[in-house]
Amino acid sequence: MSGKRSLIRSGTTVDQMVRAIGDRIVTGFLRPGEKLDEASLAARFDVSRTPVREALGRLSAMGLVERRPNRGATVAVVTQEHLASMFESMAELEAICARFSAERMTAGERRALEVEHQASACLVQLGAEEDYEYFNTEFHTRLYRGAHSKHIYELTVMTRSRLAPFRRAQFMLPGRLAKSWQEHDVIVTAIMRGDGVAAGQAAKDHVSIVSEASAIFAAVDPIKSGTDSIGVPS
Amino acid sequence: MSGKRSLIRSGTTVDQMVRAIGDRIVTGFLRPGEKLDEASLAARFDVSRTPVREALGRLSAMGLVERRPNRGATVAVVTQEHLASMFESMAELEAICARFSAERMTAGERRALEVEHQASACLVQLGAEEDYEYFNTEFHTRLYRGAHSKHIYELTVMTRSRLAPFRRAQFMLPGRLAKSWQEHDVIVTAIMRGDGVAAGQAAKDHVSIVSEASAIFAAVDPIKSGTDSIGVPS
DNA sequence: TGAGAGGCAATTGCATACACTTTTTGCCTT
DNA sequence: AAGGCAAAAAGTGTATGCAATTGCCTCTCA
Repeated sequence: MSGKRSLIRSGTTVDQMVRAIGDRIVTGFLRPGEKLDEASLAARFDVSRTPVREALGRLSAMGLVERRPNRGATVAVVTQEHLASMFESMAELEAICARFSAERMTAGERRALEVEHQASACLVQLGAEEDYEYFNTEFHTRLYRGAHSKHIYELTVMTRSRLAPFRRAQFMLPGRLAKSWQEHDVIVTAIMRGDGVAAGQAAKDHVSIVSEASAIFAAVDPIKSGTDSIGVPS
Repeated sequence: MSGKRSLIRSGTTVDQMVRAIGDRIVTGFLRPGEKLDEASLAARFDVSRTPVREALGRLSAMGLVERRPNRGATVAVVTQEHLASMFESMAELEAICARFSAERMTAGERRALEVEHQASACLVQLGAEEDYEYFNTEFHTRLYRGAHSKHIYELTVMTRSRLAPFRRAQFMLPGRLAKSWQEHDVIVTAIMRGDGVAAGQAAKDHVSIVSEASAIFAAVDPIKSGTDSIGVPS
């Protein structure tokens, strides 16, 4: 109907919708259980219902929204039980990745892992939460890749993204950085000496910490986000 | 355009399309790499392009088709490498399910598993391939459910469906039924005595058999179906 | 004769219109 | 007054039309 959305840069309209809606869910701007009305969303982002529908479909496949035939879509509501189940899966998947990494990583990958890990030590000293978070993500991604198994990688990344909304919880724990780094250290050490079982166990234990933190804060209200990133005109 | 599709039974049009197209891919009627033209598919099933598009989107999320923006959809082509990766993941996932089942199944679940398993023994005697296949699927589904972890269940079922096209291979192995049953027996026994580690290992080994069978036959051409009806009009 | 640029056809992406399902609301009956 | 039924309103599912992008074919020029 209107002119252009020329300002928006990448991907198709659907991609933008997926990001836009997904972000709002992940950041808690859209609350679990909230109804996602197609027409409203379409009007909100100044697109037609078609891309909105497809975006909702994709988000449904991601597990971020739930869809019932003829009854519309709602922000996925995760029960405490299901959340625990997802963290449990995450622990198992991370364990597998760590085990495989210990057995399969190339010399180069091992070196890179070690270097990055040691580099992040100073971030702990500085208490640079956000920077450490970035390295943390990198670290785990290296583990997933190091498993040299595309499908395991896919499953793991998928589960991680699904858990993203609940990851914020761990930020609230005092002394988290140091603890996290030490646990990483155990994993790295095990991988370096090629001990798959130890690496797997360490990785599993590591996830458990985050899991417990999230369990504590799961009931806490989602944060209120400020402004929209994909702005609607006027 | 036309009147009704009264013959088709359940769910929405999209669901039917997902099943219809998915079946054709799984059964090899549509070959890997084959182009899936929206208009042709729509005409083929006498629906509009809209549900076809949505179905392709879902199948893409399932990993059965690949989609590139503005370039249409093709039947997903899995490399030997990726296939191995998927079977490997499957083995790990089954191992987790078996381990958890050994630790968490209720008395009722254990009993049901045992009963069904014993009942399937006679199917082996009879060499009833198809009936056994049904029980086999049931058996594994029980294991997945027995893990009492919704997310693990989802991951496992997803991976299994993605591997479905390559499962046919195992039918070609002589003496498969007896071997399969014996392996099931090891798993059941371990679960019955609550030995998670043993159950996991047994399940992992069990999948390996199928994996190897598939690896052998993976290079073989998909089954030749009669004529391809969805071709472009001359 | 080969390579590159431009135009054309085909196909995808998005928008809008229509049909069917679900839910809500108001009226009627008990 | 309360409960149930019916009709309308809201919302999802599907169809179709139009715009935009892609890939191919051809025509031109070196």
